Amino acid sequence: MQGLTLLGYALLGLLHGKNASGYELRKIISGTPMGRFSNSPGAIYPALRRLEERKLIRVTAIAEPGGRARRALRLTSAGVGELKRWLAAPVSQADVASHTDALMLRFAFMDCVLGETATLTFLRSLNRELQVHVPLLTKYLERHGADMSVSGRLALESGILGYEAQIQWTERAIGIYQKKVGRDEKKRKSN
Amino acid sequence: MQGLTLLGYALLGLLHGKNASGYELRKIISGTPMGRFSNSPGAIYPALRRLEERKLIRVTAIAEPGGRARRALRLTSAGVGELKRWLAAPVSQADVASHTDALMLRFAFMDCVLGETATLTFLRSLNRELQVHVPLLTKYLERHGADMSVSGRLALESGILGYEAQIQWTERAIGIYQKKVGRDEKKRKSN
DNA sequence: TGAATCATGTAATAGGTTACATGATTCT
DNA sequence: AGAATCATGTAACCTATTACATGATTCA
Repeated sequence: MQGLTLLGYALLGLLHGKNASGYELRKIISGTPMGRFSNSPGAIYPALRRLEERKLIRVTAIAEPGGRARRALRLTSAGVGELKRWLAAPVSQADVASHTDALMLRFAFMDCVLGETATLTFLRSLNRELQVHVPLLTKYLERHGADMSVSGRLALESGILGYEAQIQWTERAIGIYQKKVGRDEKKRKSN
Repeated sequence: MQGLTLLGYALLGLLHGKNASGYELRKIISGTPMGRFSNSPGAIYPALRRLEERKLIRVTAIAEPGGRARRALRLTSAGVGELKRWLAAPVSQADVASHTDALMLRFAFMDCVLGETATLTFLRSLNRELQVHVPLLTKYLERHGADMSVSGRLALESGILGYEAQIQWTERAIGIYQKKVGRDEKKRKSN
């Protein structure tokens, strides 16, 4: 049993929040800013079938109260496990270098599924990898900037600025979760 | 004759800068920060064959001076045309919403292929579309933020911050190209 | 001489895109 | 009654990934 596609994990994450039909999932994907995913039926229904074949989701009801067919899907415990494994994976350099979208998708589902402590761990390791990655890019720019066209150089700078904005963001987010986790620990101690 | 994949355009752009073999293109892709592309032979060689079938590139030499085979590839005029058409396409909302990587790839090749005036036009229309897009996201956040998890909200904010950093960047880049284009116009007048 | 790298490919597989198909139901 | 939308799919096509294959050449 090897990894799913990003769409597969996105569907697992959405179903963790709420049981839904394929049609509802399509609407969620196309109606929210996370909707850079294929909301086309030709992508979603085959993806759902694959999840079902791997026993990660199950059809809960083919409820037709008014008569309209609607297959409600829900995560199995294996599905929750696979989702958690994906979310809990360490942040790698390859992730920050070329799979930022996947990182943000993971983060969006994270505190509901793994809790605040794990989310804080994720943010800290994301921050660490970003702090490693940005100097690699700036060093490349210093070394090869002179050989590049103006727009090539600017395109690279745009990437660096984006990563720097992300670093700022992780620091703010870490602050928020630190407060939350600290509060919880106090509560636990006072019990 | 319909559109190529992003990898196809990336290869055209690289070949516009300099004739190269498939192997060299692989090295460029894997050795530069633009290397989030597939540098695997299973992607590049078929992509090159497709470009050749469409007469966008041509084998210049099977030069074997020392004996080693090396197919040098170069753009045909049709290839330059296709590259220019891709670069000159207007920036759409769909582009800023889900194809930022393609936009930056286009920009990186732009001033060499289309010149500074077209690059300035591109930057202005990119800025305009970003100015439209950010309010859409913030409005979504205002309306649905209360129903979202903390990490979901933060993930969305991360996206917004990234776009705002890009707006800043476009403004700086516009300033740079305005100076350049202005200088050129002065020169032309004095002739 | 053996290892690394140059240099180009192919085959199996999987997944996404586009377009089409189907039928029920709500709305006007 | 006709249009829009609900709801679920299928089929053809294309492309990327992964892994393998091949042979030459440089280097230690």
